[in-house]
Amino acid sequence: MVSFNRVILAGNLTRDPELRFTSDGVPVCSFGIAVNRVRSRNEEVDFFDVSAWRELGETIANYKKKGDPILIEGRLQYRTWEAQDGTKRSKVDIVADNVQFLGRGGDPGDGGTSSGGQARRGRRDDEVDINESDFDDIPF
Amino acid sequence: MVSFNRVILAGNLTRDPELRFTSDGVPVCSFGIAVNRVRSRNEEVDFFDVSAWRELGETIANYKKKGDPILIEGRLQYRTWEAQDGTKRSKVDIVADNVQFLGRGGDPGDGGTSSGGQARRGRRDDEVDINESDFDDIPF
Amino acid sequence: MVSFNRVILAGNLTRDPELRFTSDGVPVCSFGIAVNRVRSRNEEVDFFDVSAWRELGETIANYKKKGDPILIEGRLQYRTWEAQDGTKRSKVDIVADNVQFLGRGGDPGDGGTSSGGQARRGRRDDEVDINESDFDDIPF
Amino acid sequence: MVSFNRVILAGNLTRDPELRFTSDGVPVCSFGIAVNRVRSRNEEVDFFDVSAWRELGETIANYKKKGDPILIEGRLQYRTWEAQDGTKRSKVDIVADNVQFLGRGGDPGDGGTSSGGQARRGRRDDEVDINESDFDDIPF
DNA sequence: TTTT
DNA sequence: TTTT
Repeated sequence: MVSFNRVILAGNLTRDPELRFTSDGVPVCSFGIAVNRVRSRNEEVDFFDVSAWRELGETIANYKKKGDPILIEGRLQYRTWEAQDGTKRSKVDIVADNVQFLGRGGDPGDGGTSSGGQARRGRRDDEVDINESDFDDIPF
Repeated sequence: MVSFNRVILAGNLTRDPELRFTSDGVPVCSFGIAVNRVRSRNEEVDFFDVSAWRELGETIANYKKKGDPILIEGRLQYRTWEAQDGTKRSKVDIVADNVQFLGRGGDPGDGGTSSGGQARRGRRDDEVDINESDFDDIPF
Repeated sequence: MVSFNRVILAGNLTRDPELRFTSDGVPVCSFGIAVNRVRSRNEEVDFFDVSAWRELGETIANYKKKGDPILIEGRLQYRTWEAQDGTKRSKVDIVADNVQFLGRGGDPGDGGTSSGGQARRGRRDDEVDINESDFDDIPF
Repeated sequence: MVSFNRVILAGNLTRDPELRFTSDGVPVCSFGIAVNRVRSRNEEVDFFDVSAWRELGETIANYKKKGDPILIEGRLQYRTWEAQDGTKRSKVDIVADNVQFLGRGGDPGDGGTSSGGQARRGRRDDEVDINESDFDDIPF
């Protein structure tokens, strides 16, 4: 049973990253990314939700903010939940396991350079034994 | 303004591919893919919707069916629409631009081999000038 | 300083994987992969050398053999050394950090199924603190 | 026979891009890229050769120079030739089919912005019907 | 809910 | 809505 799941995106944060913690104290960072559609006449944009766990999440939360360009590597994730009205809802978002900070000229937070930085999770996401149920409320 | 958007998935079709046509006669194939989560203790699965245009779509529709393993390369797409009840809805799915047929032993439709075949779009998706509005009804 | 390095290949083993060990006892598996060039009229093939460390390397060595189809994810690596005649030589190969066994019908070694299996390194390659110099002789 | 071949790299040009033409007048651009190895204590760097055809090649040649950061998507290519001394030599390099210009602060050539631009080949490389033999001399 |  |  073959399975493979890899996503690579570059775009800009649509909001400041938000850092939260599971009930066990594991940090998760959530943010949005806007990816402009290349070669699109009408300036279309794709919007995605991204989460990053542990050290990687903390690094993003500490250094990135709305508008910043970023390169993300991770996997696509499908999630389901029950809405307020009892209907079943689902969503596809991204779990990052590697991130590159792309530079904007003279941006502090890029360490004074206009180029970029790098961050990666200490552990691979597959080893993570946490789940949405570890949150007291809906984590996304 | 950096932008990059690439997805690579391997999994199994969750339903027979459905081939439809825009009002201009452009073929588009829709199907679902199930990607089993690797290293997951609880056998989790991610489900995604995929579309493929033109020749690539036709090839998939002609040769693949529910259950078949497939390797997909494409881009993530964000779509919005208004639901029946007037609320705004959105969805993330995949537009394939390259596909590999992975084999299952002795499967006809794999051309008698148990290995795999290949298919690719003649044109890149970016050059496509069709849109959801070309459909008479909701295309996904 | 932005840096990113990711490769995804699918093809067939050109030789039986060879398992070796560093002087510290760290296993490293080496093999070749042939990737047929898609849409090439003249049946061209690209050949690459791949290495996989630790558990991932052991799994490949234990289950795969010449001719087997495989999906590889990893990074490109540039290496230099001095040839016998004193000239400087270099080479580009792949360090795998994730591998999918693609099936051939009824192949034992695929565990009796004709589909596929999966294997991944316990640690990311970046954390690896071994080097070519850990080998007594040239490791590739 | 499954085959897949995709590479994504980000790094900096190691030399000014060189634009050449096949005997049929098809432009090819060649350049080198340095990709710093992430998480490497000893500041290791991987060096690769890249070529880009047609419009994509011309764009790179027109806008990029030594030192510039770039994001490259393409495929790995294996090439063989006979050296002066009659020995057989081989080499692995990259054929780009999509490129993103990453920004450095206030860099002209990035159009005055510090962010980035984009470029893509009009045709996919697979459709290219040119070959090394189209060159009068060795093209790499 | 949306970035440059 | 779900595949092996």
